[in-house]
Amino acid sequence: MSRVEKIVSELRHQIEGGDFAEGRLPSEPALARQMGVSRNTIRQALAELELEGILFRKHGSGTFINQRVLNIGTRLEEVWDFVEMIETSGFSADVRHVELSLIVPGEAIGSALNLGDEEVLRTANVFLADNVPVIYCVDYIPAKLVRSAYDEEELYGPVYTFLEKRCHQKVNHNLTEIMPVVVDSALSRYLQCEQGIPVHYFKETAFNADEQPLMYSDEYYRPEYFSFNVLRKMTGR
Amino acid sequence: MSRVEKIVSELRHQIEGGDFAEGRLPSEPALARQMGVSRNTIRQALAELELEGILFRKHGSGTFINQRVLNIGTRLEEVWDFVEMIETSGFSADVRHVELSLIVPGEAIGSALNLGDEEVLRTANVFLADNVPVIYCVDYIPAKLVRSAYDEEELYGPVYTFLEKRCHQKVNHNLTEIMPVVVDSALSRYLQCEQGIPVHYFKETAFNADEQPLMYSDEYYRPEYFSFNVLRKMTGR
DNA sequence: ACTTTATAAGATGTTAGACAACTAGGCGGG
DNA sequence: CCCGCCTAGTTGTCTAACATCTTATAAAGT
Repeated sequence: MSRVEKIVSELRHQIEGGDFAEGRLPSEPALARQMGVSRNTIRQALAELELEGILFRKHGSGTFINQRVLNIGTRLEEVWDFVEMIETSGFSADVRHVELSLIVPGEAIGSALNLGDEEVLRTANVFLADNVPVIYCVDYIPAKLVRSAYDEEELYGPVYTFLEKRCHQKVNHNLTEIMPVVVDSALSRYLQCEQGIPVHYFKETAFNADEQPLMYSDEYYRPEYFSFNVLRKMTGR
Repeated sequence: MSRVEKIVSELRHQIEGGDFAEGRLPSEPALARQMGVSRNTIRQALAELELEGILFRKHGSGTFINQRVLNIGTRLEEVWDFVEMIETSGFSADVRHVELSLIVPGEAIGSALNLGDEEVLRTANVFLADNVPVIYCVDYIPAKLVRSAYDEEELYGPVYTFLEKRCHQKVNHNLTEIMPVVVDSALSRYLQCEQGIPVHYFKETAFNADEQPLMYSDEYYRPEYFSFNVLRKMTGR
């Protein structure tokens, strides 16, 4: 973890924790002195948080907190752990395992994972909020990535820990395509809701830092339980 | 436009234009020399593009292009002009004006725009791809923002130019909530499609650089015509 | 001949200090 | 009372150097 990342993390924590209640950050030289790094490092961290949207800088004036962006609940750009997300939304979280199998992927999933006809691990889970099914998720992991024996239960919970522990792979980022769909008969069995209602459908591919695909996922969310927000920036095209 | 922003824009243009076909950028000192700025400025620009996802840096090794992210079509994190978006997707674009009125906003829209019972301009448009309705969009602009007389036709097209020309306001970013919905009877009239099919529904608020809300929009997209993608990074929390 | 260990070159990460450009508030002249 | 100048404070940029890491090459050892 680089020094800039540490500063970013610490500043974010302080901002979310309610320091700088005046809505303004100390000057860059002051921050540099306080945190024991150079002003350059502070500046890079501030630039990152500015792109993230939680603060903005005015030349000659100062660095200020964007309270509105800070108060957003679930930001689409940073949603990761289902259980954490459910609990953040104010519910008790639970997982029900549905299926685990070893299959040969179809064309779409195979190409997303850069596979030919190599096998993939398919694991399906339902996540519950206050005992109501709200997320149905199917993960596909290339079998060749698995480097040590594992217990089936390890695939019931967060897949990221499985990838780290059993595949020695760390997820760096996801590429997600977002679509609206209506619940069909198959999905209604998992989510236990009537057919025809709209749900979020995410097609997601996870990568490590070297751009190698690690996992493909199909995810379905009940929209009544989550609100996904995105900060969209005006790029200078 | 700051010097860093200029470099970001130029580098992005070069990358998308296919320079650096080897998949690797020149070293930071070389770039600094070529573009006539200091290495610090180059580094801030590279950091920004790295957060954007189109390149990544390896300590001690170099700066590389992320071809996969580069090839994404429509990124949700960026604000798009509807016409441009339709044409980028390979269709001919057209606009059909639906309605223009001056109303007192309801509670939800009023609070989104920081208004009491002040009036808003309501303009509704349908955007067509190859003569098929694919986007239905309703914009709400606070009437007090309008600073000069305008022709009704100016509200038929891109609202951003209207905001700049008649309100002297520049949109800096949007805050968008994304939901799946099904087409009801009212929406089916505008989008000319059968009821019950799923569509994207975006609730969007536009802001200027000073965090003042400029516009609220309700937007509906036919998902068959657009694919919205998000790059989600693993932040070190 | 092969493996292992040093070495060096080149890249990104960080530091330090200085100056430039801009903002906002205070002060004085009109 | 208003207007413009001035100044202190803040962010933006530049320069030069050192730190840390990666990679390839060469040397040393087996």
